[in-house]
Amino acid sequence: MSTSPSPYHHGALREALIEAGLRALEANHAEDAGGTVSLRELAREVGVSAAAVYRHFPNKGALLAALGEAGLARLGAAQAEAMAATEDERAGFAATGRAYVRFALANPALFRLVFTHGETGADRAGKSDPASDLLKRSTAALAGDGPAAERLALQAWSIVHGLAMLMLDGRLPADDALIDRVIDPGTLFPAPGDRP
Amino acid sequence: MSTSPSPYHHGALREALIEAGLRALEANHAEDAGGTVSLRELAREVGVSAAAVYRHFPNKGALLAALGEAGLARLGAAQAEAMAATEDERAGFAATGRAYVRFALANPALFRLVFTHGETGADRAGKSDPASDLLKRSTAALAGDGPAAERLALQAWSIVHGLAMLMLDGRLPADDALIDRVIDPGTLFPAPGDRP
DNA sequence: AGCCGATGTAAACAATGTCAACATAGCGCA
DNA sequence: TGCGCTATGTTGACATTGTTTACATCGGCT
Repeated sequence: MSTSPSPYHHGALREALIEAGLRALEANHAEDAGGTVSLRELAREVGVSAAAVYRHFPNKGALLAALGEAGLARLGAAQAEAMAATEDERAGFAATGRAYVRFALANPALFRLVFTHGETGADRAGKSDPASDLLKRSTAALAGDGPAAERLALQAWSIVHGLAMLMLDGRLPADDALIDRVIDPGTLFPAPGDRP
Repeated sequence: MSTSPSPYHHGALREALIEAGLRALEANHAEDAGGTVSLRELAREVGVSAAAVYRHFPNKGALLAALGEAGLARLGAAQAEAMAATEDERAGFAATGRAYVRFALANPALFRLVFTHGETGADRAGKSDPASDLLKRSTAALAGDGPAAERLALQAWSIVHGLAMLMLDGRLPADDALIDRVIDPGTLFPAPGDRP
């Protein structure tokens, strides 16, 4: 049942390719360089010719973009899970930040793909991903929806993304304690009473 | 004088390759994808066979690492220049941060190379680059050399690097005003009197 | 002069993304 | 029922890339 004998027409090539792609990216556990994945190898994995891929994606970039989309969903899920495990909004804010970095460290190749091959700027106008939504909700809960909240969101995203990237690139040690030290709730959003 | 007729031995292939590489990376002004550079193309540019490159670099990665090294030097120079144009240490701190992001936007491919193909972690233990030195000096001048200063340095680097990356990847508009809004001296290092 | 190491070349290999021409299966319609 | 159309595959080719191996050439040293 799981593997049909010789289906000339695969039936669900698109989904199979994405699954294989995600699997390959996980296996990319920082071992070799590159960090990307070969179109031909994915086709081989699925048991299909390389050209067949072009019936479902206009080019390799589109395939990678689809993988990136899936990765973004997973990132958002990881953050939501971290958020749900906290009590107040303030702790949740920091928790989603830590989840962001930890996700990057746990899925380096996928995380890179999300940002390297995402729909850029204008293409994604209007579309909302779970990760961005969570950020917006968090900052709104903490600082309203004025320009101050917007700035908080930008700074939080930047600091978390920068930390993740620097760790992935080996410029900073991928240390869990380091994450906690950088992602300090008191810095970007001082508690009422932190600096009396 | 500038171009010898037929020098079987080039004489300064290594330097020529790096120059050509930097030039190619500048030409990579976000036009096409990839962001990297072809070893064969560089050899062609310099007027030499592809295999000749291997007399000076063990592999393509080493060439890219050399280009990254050069890029890091330029980044440090840009930051130092920005710092020199300011009065007090506090303004200088923010200025180097802005210079970091502006450099990334002005040299996207080179900036990426610096961090993608740099000597990772332990390999560069002890070695000091101008950019990191400047950061350490700045934070020391502002917050001494205790753990607080160290955390300030980590946060500052993260926020600036993250902002640069998000802009390069098209997740945030590469807007100069946005840079100024995110890199706010009052956030990471509140002035004495900001929150009395 | 003559040799030798440093530096270059040419040819080949495997792998990749992509395209064009052809094959097959299954569905709708006579 | 049978026919053809369209969606989906396949094969084979092409240009390009990184890399290696065997050979060529120059320049400095004894």
